[in-house]
Amino acid sequence: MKKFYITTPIYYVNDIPHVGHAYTTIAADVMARYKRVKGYDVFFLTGTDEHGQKIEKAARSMGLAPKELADKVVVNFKKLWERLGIGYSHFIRTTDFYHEEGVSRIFEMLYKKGDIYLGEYEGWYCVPCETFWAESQLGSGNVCPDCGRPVEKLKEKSYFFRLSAYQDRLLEFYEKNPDFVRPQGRMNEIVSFVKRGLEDISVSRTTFKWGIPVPFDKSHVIYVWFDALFNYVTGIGYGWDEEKFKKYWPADIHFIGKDILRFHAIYWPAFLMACGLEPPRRIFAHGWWTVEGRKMSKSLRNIVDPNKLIDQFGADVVRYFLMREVPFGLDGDFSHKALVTRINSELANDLGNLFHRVIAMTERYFKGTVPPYFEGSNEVRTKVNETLREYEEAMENQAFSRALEATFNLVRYANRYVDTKAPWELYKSGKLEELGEVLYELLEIMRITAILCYPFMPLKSREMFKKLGVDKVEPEEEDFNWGGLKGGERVAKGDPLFVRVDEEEVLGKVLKEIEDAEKEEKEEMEEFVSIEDFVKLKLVVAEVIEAERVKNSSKLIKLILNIGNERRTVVAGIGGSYEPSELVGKKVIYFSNLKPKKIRGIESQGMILAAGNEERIYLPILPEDTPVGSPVK
RNA sequence: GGCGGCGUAGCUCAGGUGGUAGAGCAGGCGUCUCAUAAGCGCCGGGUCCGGGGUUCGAGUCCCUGCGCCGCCA
Repeated sequence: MKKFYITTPIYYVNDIPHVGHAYTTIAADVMARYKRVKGYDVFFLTGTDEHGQKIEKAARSMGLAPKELADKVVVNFKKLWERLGIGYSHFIRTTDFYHEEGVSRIFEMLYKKGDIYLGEYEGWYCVPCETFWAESQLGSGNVCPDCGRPVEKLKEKSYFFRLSAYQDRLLEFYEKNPDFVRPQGRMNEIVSFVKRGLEDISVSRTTFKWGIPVPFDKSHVIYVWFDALFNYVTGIGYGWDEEKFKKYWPADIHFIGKDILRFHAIYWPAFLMACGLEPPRRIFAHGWWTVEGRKMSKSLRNIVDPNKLIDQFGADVVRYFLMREVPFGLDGDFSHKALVTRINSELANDLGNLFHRVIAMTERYFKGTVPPYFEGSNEVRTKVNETLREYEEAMENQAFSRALEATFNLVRYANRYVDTKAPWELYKSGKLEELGEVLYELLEIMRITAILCYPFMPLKSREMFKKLGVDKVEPEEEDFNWGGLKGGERVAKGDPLFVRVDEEEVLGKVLKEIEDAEKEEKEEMEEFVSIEDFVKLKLVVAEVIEAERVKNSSKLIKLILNIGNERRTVVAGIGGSYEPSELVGKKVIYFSNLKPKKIRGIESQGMILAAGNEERIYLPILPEDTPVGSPVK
């Protein structure tokens, strides 16, 4: 039996699941279901990434052990996948024993082989954040981009993976497999990145504990990406079920977001080559969703929270919209107006109504049974075959929106066919044989439509089959053939497949939510700053050592400040209210990490705090015994 | 700054190897009655970003300018 192994990324458990997670996972489920229909032995792996510093920190702040936090969050993912009808084969957690064991052994093996070696990592380190930063990421004056505090250059022992040694092999591999990365544009990016040269990468950390320990050096934990990527092999038995592993590896496709492409398209195949394993066959990097034309933010995320969307529209509708609206691989916009249009005009009017009207006629003219088998007119058979060809071509290339386009083309064709054939006329004029043939053709088209819809809307697909009098949960390849309906099946119109939604109601609600969200965000940004923002301001007590008026200026005074371990020059606009002489010896509050600025040719290294307005400036002068250099908080 | 991509009807986009511009949505008009006020038909004269070139002939190839976007620095 042909096998097909597909994966999603494993999701980091410091976050609740959002549309981005849902999107990748739905796409993988669609692909998996399609391949199952096509007769493949499919393995579909998803899971969670549970190690790393961020989890450790988040857990600590909640007073939990990291594993406890992961245990809590993982439930959100599993529940959502269940609600969305995700039929994964296995859910891996990086804290699973077989995974930790496998990664640990791989690490040791590569160390013995020489692909991993102990080296020294040198970089800019922010002690409070426990994070290394690249020089280019630093704020001006070498401060941490996260917290704004000064960073220091630090050397740390680290294990490195000899990525540089794999540059040529990778390039050769890309050359031989030009479809390795999809979409094409991303492949080009990867190739040109690798061509510019690869450096060895650090694959261990010593600054935190929450991870898989380096087996022969317990002061290090294995870097999260090294840990995480190998889930794709440990999840199917590497190290614990060789038979299963051999059966499914290499992965036929990894679905990922474009942000993690480099890890998957460069590091991952290199890691695998080092292990003597085959690289995956394809990496598909999909795009991002904006919401109502705006860049995704925390509050916008709530508006498209998958659970909420399911409550509102149903799981299959959400699946359909995400797969239909945007070509897989491109960025797209989640607009509720577009959603409503797709629901009303495509799902309800075109598809739902087709089922309703044709089955109603079958009930009326044929007592609710499928007319006898008919081989179908050339026209109809041609249209069906054409649709199947387009659909399969699209599905094989993960062009989900195109596959649905082909499907709905067929649906529209069927609606047209109803009008041209006008079964009610045939009935009135007593052409019952032809009437039977037309209805059979239509019902058969609908049956095939139900199969085409299956990967995207498994539950709705089942309803469609039911209406046609077919008891089918999971279609098989032979179901694609004309003539699945034998004649005589009892059809049942039942409730409409999809109910139309009120556009104004939906949009009104969403607009209000967006308004609220924006207000909230604005308030957060303008009226409140977080304590994290405040601590970025480095305020210290300074003593004025010298003060003199800046030449040709009535207001500016140049001050030399003592802040304890060093002197700073500041130009202050307080000359209208203070004489230089009265300032010397005073203790003032100094804002030390303000970006330096040249004023009248003098570099002002920060500013001192003062109250007042144009008329009069009041300088907060601290008690004489305030220690110089002490922080102001 | 380097490399790559894109710029086609109001909107979203299709348009292998060059030969009289297409789909869906939105809008307008019309029409059937089986149906979820659904369906179906008709209506788009768009400098195919600008300029130059190759060619009998170019959204479709080449050069160049402008504007977006991606990756890298």
